[in-house]
Amino acid sequence: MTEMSTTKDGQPDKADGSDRVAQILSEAERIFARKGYAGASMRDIAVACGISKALLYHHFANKEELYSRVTVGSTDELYLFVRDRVPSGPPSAKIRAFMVATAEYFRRYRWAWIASTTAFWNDPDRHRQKERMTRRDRYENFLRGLIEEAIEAGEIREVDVPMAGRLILSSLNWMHRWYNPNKAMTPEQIADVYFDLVFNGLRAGDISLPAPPPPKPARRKPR
Amino acid sequence: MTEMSTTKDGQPDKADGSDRVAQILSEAERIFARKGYAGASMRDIAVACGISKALLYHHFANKEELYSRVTVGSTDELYLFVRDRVPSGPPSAKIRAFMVATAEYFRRYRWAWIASTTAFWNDPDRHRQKERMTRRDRYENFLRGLIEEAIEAGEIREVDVPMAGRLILSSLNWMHRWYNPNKAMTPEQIADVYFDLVFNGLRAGDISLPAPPPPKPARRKPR
DNA sequence: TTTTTCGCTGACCGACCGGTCAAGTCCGCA
DNA sequence: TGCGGACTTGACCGGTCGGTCAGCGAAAAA
Repeated sequence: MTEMSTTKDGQPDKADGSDRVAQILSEAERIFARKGYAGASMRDIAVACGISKALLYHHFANKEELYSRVTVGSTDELYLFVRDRVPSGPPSAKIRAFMVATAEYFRRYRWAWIASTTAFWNDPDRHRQKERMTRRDRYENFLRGLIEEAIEAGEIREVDVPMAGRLILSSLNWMHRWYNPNKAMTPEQIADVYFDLVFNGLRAGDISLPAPPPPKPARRKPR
Repeated sequence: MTEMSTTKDGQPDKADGSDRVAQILSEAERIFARKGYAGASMRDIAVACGISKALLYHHFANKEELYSRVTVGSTDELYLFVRDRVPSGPPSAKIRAFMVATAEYFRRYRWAWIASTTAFWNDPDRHRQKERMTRRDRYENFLRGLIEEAIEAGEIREVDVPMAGRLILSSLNWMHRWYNPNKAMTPEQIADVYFDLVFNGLRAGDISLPAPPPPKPARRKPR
């Protein structure tokens, strides 16, 4: 992906340019993720790549374009990545697959993910921000469609769809703040736990496998 | 809000200093929240306050101290604020109160909240960051204690306590990314919806009556 | 009155920022 | 052998950054 110009013939002998671009994008992801847009300097990125700062401007017009290539690109890919991993089948299984696929994307493109999610407030360019939000909305609307599908199939209650979607996305979007790749749990496993918690709820006495006939007395005081 | 060039603001005496400090903190909150630590300049803050940049350094040693006063202070207050609003009673009601209280804190100290939550990665000072994490942990451990309490009381299933806590906190911590104060729902109502979703789960067929009724969200829209 | 205190300022500093440029190097091709 | 073009660089620019400082002016203290 992200192949650009330099050689139209596609011969692999001269792959220097695109390798550099890929290297720069890779380092830029990490640095933007850790320092944010304003905190990361082009010098930081150049030093991390082991190249001169001028070479950065040979491959990218300016700091903003480099930033956009990192953030907009990954936001765009996220939707396609997830969509292709949601199978046909029961709607609730689709929701679960949506969550696990998002977690897999997070695991595989972690720094770009973090740079993208952090980007929201810090981006000085309104136009790029709007473009990113549009792509983000497509991803979120896809989840809302799955939830509506599950409601119509009778698999989940008639909940507030946008709110249910936000709950699911919040859990996934916040993961990068506490996830430790050295710990045992993989992001996919984390997403699986979240799905169980959100789908089945915390409340006791209604494990999904057996039917729950005994009605429970009211706990909370009604108004 | 408080326009002042030469006192006369309730007291003709020496309220200048602390008023200035409060004003600076108020403006700094907003600017740090919107631009992040690196993106916000001391000049920005000085101009927003209508004072010279030098006066900023008269009241605060440097940028980092001003930043810490905003972020560490609000993180610290959050725990005390929430703790005082969790009543005695059924553990699940405590969890709900915890969530609503957090939402209330968010509504009342929105900019400081955003600055604090955004601060995580961007903070250059490791020591301050560690201090903030310690205070944050106290807040998170408080929630985990409530969850364990609810498990022992048999009100919720034997779930993974840290994960359940993370799910709840994720939903609240992500709220600032999409919350619009001009829209109908208050943060407290949002927290209430989240509690219902997390506590009762999405799954259909086992609605429990004591679910909290207060918010009346518009149901999903027709296709 | 004189002195002290203190909120407050404009001017200034060195460092670093994003970005530019002329020029050098290397390589495929004629 | 020469030519053209992509890759790469060090030096440099105007501007902004965080931070400093001598001193102003009015109120409090003497």
